[in-house]
Amino acid sequence: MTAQEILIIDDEPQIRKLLQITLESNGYIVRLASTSKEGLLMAANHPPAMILLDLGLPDVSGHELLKQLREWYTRPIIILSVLSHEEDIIRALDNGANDYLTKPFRTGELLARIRSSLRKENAPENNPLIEAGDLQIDLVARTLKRNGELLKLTATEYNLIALFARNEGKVLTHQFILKEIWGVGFQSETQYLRVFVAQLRKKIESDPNHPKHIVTESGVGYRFC
Amino acid sequence: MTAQEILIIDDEPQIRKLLQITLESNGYIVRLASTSKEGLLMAANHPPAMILLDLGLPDVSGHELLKQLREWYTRPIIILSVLSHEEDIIRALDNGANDYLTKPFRTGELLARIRSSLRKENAPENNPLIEAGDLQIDLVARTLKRNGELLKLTATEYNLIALFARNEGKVLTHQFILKEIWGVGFQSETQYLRVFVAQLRKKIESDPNHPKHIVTESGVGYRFC
DNA sequence: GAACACTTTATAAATTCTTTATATAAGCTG
DNA sequence: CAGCTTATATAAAGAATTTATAAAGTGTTC
Repeated sequence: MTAQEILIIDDEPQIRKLLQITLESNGYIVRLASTSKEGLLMAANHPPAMILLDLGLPDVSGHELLKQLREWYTRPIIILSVLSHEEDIIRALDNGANDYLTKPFRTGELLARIRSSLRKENAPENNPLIEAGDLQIDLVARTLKRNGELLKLTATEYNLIALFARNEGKVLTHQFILKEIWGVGFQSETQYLRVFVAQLRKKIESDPNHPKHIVTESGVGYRFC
Repeated sequence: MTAQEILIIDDEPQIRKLLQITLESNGYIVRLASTSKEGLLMAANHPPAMILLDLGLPDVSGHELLKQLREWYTRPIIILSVLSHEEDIIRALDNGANDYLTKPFRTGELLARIRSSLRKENAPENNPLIEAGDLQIDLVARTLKRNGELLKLTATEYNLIALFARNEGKVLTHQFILKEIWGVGFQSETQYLRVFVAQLRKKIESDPNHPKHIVTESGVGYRFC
């Protein structure tokens, strides 16, 4: 198994150092950020396998940063905090944190919780792959394979197939799809959708004239199978 | 959302009682086991949505039970223990526990951790079905199945069967149906309705000449059964 | 400026809805 | 119950709408 990257967002230099030494000596690659802004940027530019986040940051509160991260970051986030207040734990977990450790923490426990969180991530039952017939969609890697072969999709094409895949079997109205992919204000641009559905079908259907995956529901929208 | 079952495996009666009261008052269905053997059997016979497991059980150690459970049980397991020893936490997490709480625990934190663990499990939620004999109507997915097989309906046909399904057993007048499906101003277009009822019957009735689902109430309207 | 992705236009094809025609069934009246 | 009237069922033609696809235009990136 290749080494995994962990991003640490903490403003206390001695904690950062301690974490870095502990984690690196256990085979992880460590990247460090000391402010919310810096942490968010590093996470966005090069998403790590998991994030250790301190709740008591100087610029933006850790709770706020957690919310922002969770808008797109799906891998584990473990919260670190000197606060042992119950409310903080609850709030962080409800906002999508995977786990919580109060400082000072025991390094053994820290490592165990990191292993546990990463294992879940890689466990087969948490597989981010959505399969539909000969198609496999990896929502994390943003890739689409057909019979194991990688298909080249544009950003919009991928967004569209991912939306379909997340709503398998459900009829999605034109308006809903347009709102989700292009945003509010595009709900009447049905032709955009027709063009992209045709392009997708050309790529994923064995017989684009008789589509099996993207079925049109005339007058309503489309359904993915 | 339907209530979720949580299996508690703990030998201390007062803890079992406390957990039961706390969880039931928060909308969960609680099932209790006081020994490893009993817990394993209950989990196997009717797998719960998650398991709360005490490490200090009398017959087999909680660690051993955790291992046995993890051979097949993939849903969340949260460990409870009076032992605050670091080694126990590490061992349990490494053996596949999802989370860990030391007694005495705060109920707010317990509930937050339960919600956090269950959230992932419940991501793809199943839709409520309206069933009528061999028909299943999924109002969310906008689909109609007959004996599990998807039927192809036009938008108006689907709107009509959905209206019927939402008013099962009730006689709907021509005027009411026309108003609901075509809108005000179409209340006198009874012929539209006849055409579409005939089309629907052709698709959903095993003998369209003697309809069982869409029954005509002569002079009044139709009734769906 | 070449490559690429998205937007827009044009047109053919497919599907669905409306209307007409006709057959069948049910109900009423003398 | 025959004969008349009204209500319903269904097929099929015609009209309207919706969809598919190619291709041209526009803008962006390297």
